[in-house]
Amino acid sequence: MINNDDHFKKVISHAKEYGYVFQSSEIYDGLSAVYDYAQNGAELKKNIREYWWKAMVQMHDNIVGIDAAIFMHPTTWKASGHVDAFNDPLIDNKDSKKRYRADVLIEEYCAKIEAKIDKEVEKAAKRFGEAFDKAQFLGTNQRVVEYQQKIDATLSRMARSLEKEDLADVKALIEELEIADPLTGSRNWTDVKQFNLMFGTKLGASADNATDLYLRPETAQGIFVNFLNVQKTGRMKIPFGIAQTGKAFRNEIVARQFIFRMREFEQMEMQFFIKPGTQKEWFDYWKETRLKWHLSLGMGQENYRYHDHEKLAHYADAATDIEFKFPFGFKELEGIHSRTDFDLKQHETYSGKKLQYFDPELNESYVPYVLETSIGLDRMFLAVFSNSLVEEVLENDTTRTVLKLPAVLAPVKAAVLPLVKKDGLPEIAKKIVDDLKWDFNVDYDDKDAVGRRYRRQDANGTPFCITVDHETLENNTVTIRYRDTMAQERVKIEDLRDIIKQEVDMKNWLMKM
RNA sequence: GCGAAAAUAGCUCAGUUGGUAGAGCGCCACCUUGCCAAGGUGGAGGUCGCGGGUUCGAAUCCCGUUUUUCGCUCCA
Repeated sequence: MINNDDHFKKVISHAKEYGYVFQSSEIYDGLSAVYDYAQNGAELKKNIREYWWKAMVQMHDNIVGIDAAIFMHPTTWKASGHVDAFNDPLIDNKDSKKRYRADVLIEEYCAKIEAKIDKEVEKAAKRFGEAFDKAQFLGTNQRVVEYQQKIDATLSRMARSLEKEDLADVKALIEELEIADPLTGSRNWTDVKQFNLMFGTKLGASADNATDLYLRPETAQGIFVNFLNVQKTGRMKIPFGIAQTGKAFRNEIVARQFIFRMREFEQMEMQFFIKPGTQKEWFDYWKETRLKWHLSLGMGQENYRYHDHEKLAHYADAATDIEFKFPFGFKELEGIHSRTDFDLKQHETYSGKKLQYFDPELNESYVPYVLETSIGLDRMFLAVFSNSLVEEVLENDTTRTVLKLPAVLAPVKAAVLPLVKKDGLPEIAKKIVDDLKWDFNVDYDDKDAVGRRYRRQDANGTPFCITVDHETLENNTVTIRYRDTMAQERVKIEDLRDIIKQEVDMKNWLMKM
């Protein structure tokens, strides 16, 4: 049995070698945690997206899909809480490996001086008794005045530096004040860093009148701000959902594990708007429904599990993850969150617009609650890809590398192979390709021995190989070979389309839900 | 972000105490064969991640840097 590390390495190199995933800008040494989908990867990713979209949008008459812009009005991110939650200057202690807020460290330092002042005041009060004038003492006592000046100078310098985003000076200040790690006393600090999760950019061609924009860190807000537009123009009645797939961007402190955590990634999510008070039943419904979707792909029930959140985000009243067994262990693949009315209420507050639904049954308006399902498309890709890559030991003791992708998702559905490169067989094979390509992605290959071509297609994840041989010349039949079993059967050329369709049609897979 | 390890051909890797680069697979052409990968001949492809330094001479030693993996940390 190969261990997980080895398997993960094989996944990464197989993804590259067979044209699924390349590192971005590789000729320039790559860009950290950014990857490109290659000729086969783009197809697989597209098929996963489509499989999700069909299940969510096409198969639910109360769910519609939108495609919101990546750029959004900057106030969106104030309303969502993304701006404030991620604007702290942070500093790490190299010895203790603890992370602190730099401004808090400096404030604590000043609080200590303040404590010294209080002590002086206390002593003086004891000494002077009833005649003690505190205000006069604070203004005249040499030591106390110096303490106070130090505090004022420190705090105003910190405020100035933070204002100018001069983080080097914040660090210099910490060093000059000889502030130590409160836990260990170490003064071995890293530079001060501003960790803002959002990527910023500018709208406007000239620098002076440009507006600061962010690349969206989640797609959800594009749905929330369009909630009323969709509800009204689509005449949607609660409960209803809005689905969307698209890119989001997060400036992760640590982005790693191949395409599992990237700085640019694609989400597939659906916000389901419901009557307040019904969130529990819908939470349970979507939890179950989404798992069924995953299981329909046949990648093994034992590879999935729920992980209920104990600590909830500020916007949620219930949350669970569907975790998948990746090569590096069980990790989050999809999140199902009961978001309450937090988002819509925030947008009401910040925009000054009502985001409410008039419920004809209750004869009243309310801000709907929201149930969110959110899955990372890239993670889904990695789940499918890593789970599909296997090395089989055959009876003759050779090993076979095969990418057992669910046929419905495979980039290439069939390869057509002439047994030999003569006797008119290539011409027949090419004719079959021309007929099938209206319905499926198909490949033609006539190089090397046919056994080798089978193996090549196995490693590429192609579920079917169609071989044209000399018998084809006599009776218009070919053999069709199944990737997973290596079994072959002889069929009529005219039946090929229906046979393949049966195996790769999304309908037949989605019906397993 | 901290710490550790690694980076040599498309892939997997070798390269001795420093003496200017190799294998297998893959790829391309031709020949041969013809149903479960590795027949023959020929060929393309690498300034050894990048930049400095030491040295007569660096893939090899030193420093820096980039990227990747692992551990810690973070993950609204």
